[in-house]
Amino acid sequence: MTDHPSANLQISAAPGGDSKPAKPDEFVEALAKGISILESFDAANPEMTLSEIARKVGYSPAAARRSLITLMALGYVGQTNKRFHLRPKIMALSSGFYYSAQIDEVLQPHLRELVAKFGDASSVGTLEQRDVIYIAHNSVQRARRAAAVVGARYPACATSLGRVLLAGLSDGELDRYFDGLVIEPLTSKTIVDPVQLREEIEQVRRDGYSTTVDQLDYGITALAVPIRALDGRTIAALNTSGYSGMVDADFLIANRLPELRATASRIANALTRYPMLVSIIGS
Amino acid sequence: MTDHPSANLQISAAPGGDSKPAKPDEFVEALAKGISILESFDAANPEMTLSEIARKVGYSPAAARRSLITLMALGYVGQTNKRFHLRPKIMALSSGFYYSAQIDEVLQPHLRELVAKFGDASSVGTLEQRDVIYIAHNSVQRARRAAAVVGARYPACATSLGRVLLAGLSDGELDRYFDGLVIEPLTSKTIVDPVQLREEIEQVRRDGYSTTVDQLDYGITALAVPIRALDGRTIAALNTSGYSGMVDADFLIANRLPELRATASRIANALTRYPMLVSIIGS
DNA sequence: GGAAATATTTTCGGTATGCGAAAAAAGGAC
DNA sequence: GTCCTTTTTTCGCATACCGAAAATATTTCC
Repeated sequence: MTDHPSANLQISAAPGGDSKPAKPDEFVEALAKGISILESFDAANPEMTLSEIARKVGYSPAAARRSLITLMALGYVGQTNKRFHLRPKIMALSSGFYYSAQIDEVLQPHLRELVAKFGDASSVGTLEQRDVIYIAHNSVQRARRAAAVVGARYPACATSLGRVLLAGLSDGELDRYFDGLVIEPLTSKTIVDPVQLREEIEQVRRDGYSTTVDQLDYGITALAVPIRALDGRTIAALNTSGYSGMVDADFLIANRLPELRATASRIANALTRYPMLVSIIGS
Repeated sequence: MTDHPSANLQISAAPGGDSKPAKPDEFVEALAKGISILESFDAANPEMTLSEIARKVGYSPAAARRSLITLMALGYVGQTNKRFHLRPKIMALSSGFYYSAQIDEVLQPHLRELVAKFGDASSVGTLEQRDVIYIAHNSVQRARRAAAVVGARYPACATSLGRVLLAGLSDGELDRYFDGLVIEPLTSKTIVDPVQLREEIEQVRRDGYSTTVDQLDYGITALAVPIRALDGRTIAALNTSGYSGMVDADFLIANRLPELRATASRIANALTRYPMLVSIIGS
């Protein structure tokens, strides 16, 4: 129970064998535990019993219970009968980040523009460990399910945004990404072979864009390009996506790539006026 | 440092004098501390130094530092030079709530409809302690600054949503809300007198709607109505808002109230098909 | 530039605090 | 009714967290 899932991509060069995460020795276990319980709620498990939670996070029922009681007292978790669930207050945490970083003001206008021009959907995402996190999103009405909601988190390797972001890593960082990577397929088309993924990422580096078809889920086809800081570092990625069948990869490249790139560079340009946002988004 | 801001409106009938929050005796202090540090980041303080944070939350620098180190290891907090800030991963926590509760699917269509009809903006909010939390929002081309972003948290007394939600409390709960309440004005028009606020809320109870002008911030005029469960309990509130000058309270009441109420009842109706959402949103 | 003030990091010993095992109590299944 | 699972409580132990204070670094201001 002493190993933390935090992989700390950037910290510790960690040459080879000893792959222990080398946690900083001042570390509040109880805090990490409580947060990992918050993390354990997801789309697949919106409400769970105590024992389910304890099993999922790997703590004793007693410990899980203590954390849950605390989280309930704080208003982040609720309980109906024997099942626990997150409460709306959890969203207030993210709002602190959200508009402190002025994400909406800076990004939404550009996303709206893209969606107005091409329809479908457009998102901006950033890399967090091995996942891509969507920090802004815009889409046309098109209900069905909201595939990408702000704050959504998906394996980087299975999304166009993620592959562009991975392509933007240094070789060393990329090596660390692949170190011990196991990809579980989300669709039958998901690339699961690390070697193949690496080739794909090298290709993205050459092309400067990435397309994915049915990688994250069936029906999603997307095209992404990097958003680069002045120094060339990839700090985020921008995509446009539609439903497979309505669009395909070649269509996106032919019709949307130039405008997507132009928008990415406009965003990059706008970001120079928000240095804090850059430092927050970039690791 | 032993009193927690959690007021626990629902727990403990607490007849009179003894107003100690009566925290459950199993309570993980370290977890609460760490989370209160996450909470300390807001629009006014997007990045802070260690000592600023320690002062703001009232812990020793050493303790604050331990929590921050932990939160950094977990990826929720970052640091540039001497200043700490939230990282995008914080949004992933809320996404667990957000689409686990299927909020988008259920609420957005109705909000879109309202915005399509009236323009301006429309939101759904719920009560959390003394604050209203925006759980869904839709607006036309985001003018000026993004006033209400999902997850935003404002004093209930200063918003139309909040007053409707307060009006939906039982007398006992309302008493507890007012107990020790101090309202700090956000504009020169903000109601700060508890007696006056209570009268206003009584009026909202009679009317079944609430209007606010320049209460939360200059330029915001809003009209809100309750969303009621089958048993009559107010579980959320729905509003429509525009810029003062473009619209005024009477205009909203005359032109939008009927449709707003109709939408509220359509939402209430839709919610019956999502019992979990009701139990999550309702306290 | 140097001195004073402030902020950050580290150390350290004590104790409150969180820990898990195990027992007790409460539900559920059949 | 009995068995099995889950939840809650108890309890003694170990340690993880604590704050004060010293040591170091950084900033401020003259």
